[in-house]
Amino acid sequence: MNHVHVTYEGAPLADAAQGVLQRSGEQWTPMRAAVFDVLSGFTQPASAYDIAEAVSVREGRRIAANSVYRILNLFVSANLARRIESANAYLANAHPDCEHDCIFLVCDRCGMATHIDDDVFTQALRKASAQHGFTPARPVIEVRGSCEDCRKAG
Amino acid sequence: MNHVHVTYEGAPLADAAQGVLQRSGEQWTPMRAAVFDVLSGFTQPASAYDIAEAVSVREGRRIAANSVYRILNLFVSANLARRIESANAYLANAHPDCEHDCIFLVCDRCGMATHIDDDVFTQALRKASAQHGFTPARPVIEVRGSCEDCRKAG
DNA sequence: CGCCAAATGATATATTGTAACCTGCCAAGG
DNA sequence: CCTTGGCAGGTTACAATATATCATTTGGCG
Repeated sequence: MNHVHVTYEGAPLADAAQGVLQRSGEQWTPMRAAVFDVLSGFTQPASAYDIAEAVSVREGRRIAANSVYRILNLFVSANLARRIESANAYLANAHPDCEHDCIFLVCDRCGMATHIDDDVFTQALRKASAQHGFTPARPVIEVRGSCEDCRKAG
Repeated sequence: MNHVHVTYEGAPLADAAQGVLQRSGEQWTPMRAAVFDVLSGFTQPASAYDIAEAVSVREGRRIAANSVYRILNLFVSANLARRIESANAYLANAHPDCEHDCIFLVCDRCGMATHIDDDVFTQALRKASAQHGFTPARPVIEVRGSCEDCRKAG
């Protein structure tokens, strides 16, 4: 690894997220803070509707899914969250201040998603894409399979 | 490449698909043939609903989407077709008789998906997954970006 | 205050995907 | 011949995911 790689959790994560979002010229509103807090409280990828439900409970009023989608899209574009394409679900990014092509190991059984960084690997993928005349923007690398716990559990 | 890699097209592709499906113990029915034919006629990934519509036109009667889903799922599990997760769409597999972890280059602008094989790369990904205690079953590798034509077109 | 732009709300709808149950066909075996 | 059992596909309903549109609120700023 050629860079310091800080992983946040809890309030420091929210603070880091706020800083990143604001430096990108966007506002850190109460609604966005609530969505981020709920999202980072999930241990597994959560669907937009799951998040809308959890935010609704927390706020004590109905939050429509489309508001959540808007905010999730913003978060993804600002690197505060990631979308797991093969699960139609979202994860908070535990280190929003460094850009990475992420690799996710997604368990078909329990739904858990583990995040790996391997820049050598992802750079090779980008290079291979370029060799085919393709301009890579957003690599999606998700390995579906079984996590250790589920494999042991049979 | 350590194996002969035959790419089919048109009727030979359908023949190859039929052979693979039948050898896996499944039937090659008129409906399945129709879905495969329609699917392999698309140059871009097609949604299940696109396929249902095209099959309906061709058959002169309404074919419900869920029937198409069943057949597409069968095709994917038998390696006759691939699902592009980041596009919720399907592609015929031009070489159904060899198993691969596929890499797709998917253009955000025109929707075109180009298929790459790189076993060195995908084996490395499987190995890295295993090193994290994960048992890989189905790697999803899709690079979103711009194809050459769209990049040139601005 | 009055204005503007951004954020959010409300509502509707589109798209994608599954579930449950039924029918028709065909093959195996009495 | 007749039953039975399984599979493909049909029908209907519905769930889950995602977007479009327009209204309303909010907060900054002259």
